[in-house]
Amino acid sequence: MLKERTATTTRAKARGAGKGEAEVRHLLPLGQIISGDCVEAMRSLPTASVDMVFADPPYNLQLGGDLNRPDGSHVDAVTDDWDKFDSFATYDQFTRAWLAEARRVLKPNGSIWVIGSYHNIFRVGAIMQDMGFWVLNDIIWRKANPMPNFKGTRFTNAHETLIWASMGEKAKYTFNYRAMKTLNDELQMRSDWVLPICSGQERLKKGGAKVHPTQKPEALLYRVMLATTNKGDVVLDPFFGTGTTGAVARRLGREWIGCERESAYREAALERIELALPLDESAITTMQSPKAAPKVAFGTLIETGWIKPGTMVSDKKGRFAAQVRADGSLACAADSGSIHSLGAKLQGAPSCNGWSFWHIEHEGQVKPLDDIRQMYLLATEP
Amino acid sequence: MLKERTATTTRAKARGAGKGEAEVRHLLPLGQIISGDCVEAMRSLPTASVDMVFADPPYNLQLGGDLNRPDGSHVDAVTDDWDKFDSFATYDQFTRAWLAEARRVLKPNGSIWVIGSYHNIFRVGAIMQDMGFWVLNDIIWRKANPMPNFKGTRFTNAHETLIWASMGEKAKYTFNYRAMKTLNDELQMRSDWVLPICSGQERLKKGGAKVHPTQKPEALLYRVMLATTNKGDVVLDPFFGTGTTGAVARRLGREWIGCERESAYREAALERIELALPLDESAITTMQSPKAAPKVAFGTLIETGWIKPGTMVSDKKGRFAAQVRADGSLACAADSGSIHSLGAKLQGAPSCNGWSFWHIEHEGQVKPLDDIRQMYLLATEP
DNA sequence: CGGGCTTGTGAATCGAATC
DNA sequence: CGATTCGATTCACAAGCCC
Repeated sequence: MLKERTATTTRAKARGAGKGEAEVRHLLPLGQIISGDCVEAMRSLPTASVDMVFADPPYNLQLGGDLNRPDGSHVDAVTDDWDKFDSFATYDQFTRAWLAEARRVLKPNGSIWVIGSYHNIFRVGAIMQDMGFWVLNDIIWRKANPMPNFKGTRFTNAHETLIWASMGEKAKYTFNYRAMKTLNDELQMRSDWVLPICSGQERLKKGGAKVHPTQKPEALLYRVMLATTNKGDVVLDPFFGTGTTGAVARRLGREWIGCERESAYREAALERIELALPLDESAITTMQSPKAAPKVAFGTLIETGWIKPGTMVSDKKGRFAAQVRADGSLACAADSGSIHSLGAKLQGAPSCNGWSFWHIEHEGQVKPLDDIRQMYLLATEP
Repeated sequence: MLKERTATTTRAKARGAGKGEAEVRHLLPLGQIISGDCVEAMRSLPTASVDMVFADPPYNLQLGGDLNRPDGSHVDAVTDDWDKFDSFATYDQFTRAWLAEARRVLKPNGSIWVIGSYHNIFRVGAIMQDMGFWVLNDIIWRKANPMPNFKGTRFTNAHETLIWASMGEKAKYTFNYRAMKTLNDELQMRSDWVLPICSGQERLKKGGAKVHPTQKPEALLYRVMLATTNKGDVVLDPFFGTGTTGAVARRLGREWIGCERESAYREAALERIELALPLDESAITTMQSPKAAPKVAFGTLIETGWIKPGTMVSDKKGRFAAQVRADGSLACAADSGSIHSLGAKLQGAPSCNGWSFWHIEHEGQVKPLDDIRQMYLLATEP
């Protein structure tokens, strides 16, 4: 009994759900906006069922009229110092409430994004760390065209901060490294992203007025989703607003769920998402790491005659040399092993990529083994 | 009676001290490094006595095992004891302790800067808000040449965050708006600053090894101090390290006080500050009033050390001469202004392109400023 | 022609990293 | 088993030039 239960728990952990993943997914309101307070709305979702949460919570710490305590009671506007502390505490309480539900709903290997400004992001970040979320990056959205500081009293507030976190230190989160590198002109994507604010055609308007005061640009969500979700993943946005998350999810072939209290926002969002056409499957396909490419064992190159047993290989500087054996291992005077393990041993390094470490003479030129592998792939794959 | 008391309180508040300001200043260890723990050290300072605090506390990095580059070389990480904390709670306790002393020592109209990364900055920011500090901006130091993410597992961590805060919402903090605008090409200075990391000549070394693992670039402190202090102000750095704050303070004619536990850092700092020569009074004087607004990017050359404040410039024929000031304006006997406006005024011309009008001696040759700008661009742009 | 100096090119180094 | 690095800076060395 105990054993069975443990097994179930382990399996559930691995698959990210108490029930089978397909079974849980069936229960999700995919492509729908749940109306009402986001904490209540998230309570209706099963545990460990979504792959990513994107949250754009209220930034406002002055509270005014647009923030309620988790119990629904209204927070009065406050001016004196004593009450200011009270308002921070109230904001923290609100933050802990929605983050707790987000955490419950996330799969163990899911991740969460939260965007904010200096008014709220420090509190949000500290609470996330306290709850066990593991910060992976803080990302700076550098606004190409920020609002100037009209009074000249401070620096132009030209950025917002996003926190990207996994469920814990050991979680196996999704990061499409190769897609980001491709998107960034073959350089690693950095933690600062230069993107324009949402304006022009993209900005939703009704009767000349903007429908939502803080509509986020689709480019921002595009990068977030492309980087940290896979096609078919479920993305939840607890502060859905006018549905930027939903529109981008649909375009990129991700599933989405939104929570939103205001009916005007819900209507605008549904209308907008309807118009967001899914991209072709081929357009969504991202550059995969070479790891995902068809594997070629070193031995295959020998079997197929691309490299002959007895050939000498060496490192780039010619400090180490070794001979190729018929079984695909390498041998030198001192030792032998796979292309990787021998390279590591000779250098005294913990690891080594033999494909780039070892070089071979081919048509008069000295090339890394990986070049031969690429030629083999080109000749056999397409 | 009541009236008199109110007057005293008001005066004290305005001057930032219970005692007269000159009286308190007399008690300060200006230009000295207090040895020992920073909380203890700050306790020796009088209440409401310093104008600005710049703090670079331990980041609580929580590094795992060793990290190697793809080529197998080892990354020299921050493994010092001073960055080790048992838990977030311990770190928070430490943070509250030093922030409380910093707050006590600051004048009511003083301000505080704290720098950190995602490991600690959220906690620091939230605690600052809880203590009553009023965040004015969060500033992003965007590194021109950050360390890449060697394993391809996250976004390149390419920035650090600074928090700038006053003592409270109503405080009359110092912000040299005009100096910042002049420094930034006649555009408002934004909340994201692109600056190189500290390396090359500036990086303090002993026997080939870096003296301090996290030495900050002087350009960063230069901008902080020029923006939020006045000449003669007292700047306190509770985590003095190798004294970047002291060196820049001396150059800019500010007074400084440091706290540092490690004697090796203290010695290196004192030696370094000795070599940091104060700039001329006229070079430090910043633009205080709005003037004509021609487009210039001159300030960047000063901030990055390509042109030193105090340097003389002249027109091609040597008829006019002027001196470079710290904020990127020029001053001569008769007048001052941007490189464009002063050139125009001296010639009695309606306008003037300061980049081609003003010349500077560089490596024995007299060159137009534009040549320096071109060199800077070539050196910094890909 | 050679010594000394300048200039240009390419290799090597390394940075607050939860890798 | 084998995937994974960017840019500023310095240094070594070659090429070119002057005297």
